Amino acid sequence: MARSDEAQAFFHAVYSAAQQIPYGKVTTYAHLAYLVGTPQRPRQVGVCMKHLPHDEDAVFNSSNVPWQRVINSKGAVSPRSQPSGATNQAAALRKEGIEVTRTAMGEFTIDLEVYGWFPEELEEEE
DNA sequence: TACATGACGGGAT
DNA sequence: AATCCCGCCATGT
Repeated sequence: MARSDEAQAFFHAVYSAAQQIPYGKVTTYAHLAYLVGTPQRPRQVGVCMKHLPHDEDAVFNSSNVPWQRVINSKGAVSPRSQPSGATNQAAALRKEGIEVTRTAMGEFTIDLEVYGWFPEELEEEE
């Protein structure tokens, strides 16, 4: 495979963790990094989401991984996703009942005190 | 192969 | 309180 096995495992871990974010809740790139055991690489979590396949046949794809529930530490939707991607993400979150506020700078923010999901560890998969 | 970039974060300034 | 700066490392050029 193109990517190293280590990277492959990292991607898998991140996607699996993301799938555990409950409907109507959100978490941060940093927390996912923490959950998969690499708290110093939140940036790589972003890379994982960026490369999330749209291919329905892939084990992990944009349909079965709730990537929209992953936002940055400031409680805002990452503005660097795709052009207008942030708007779509905000809409998807509102659809889940999450209150998304639009700031003057065109950023979409969420109250992590209310909608944040920050478990200490992942639940066992069977 | 080498260098730049980036769905980020936290400490320093 | 707002910015800057650096670490991290898979990808893109």
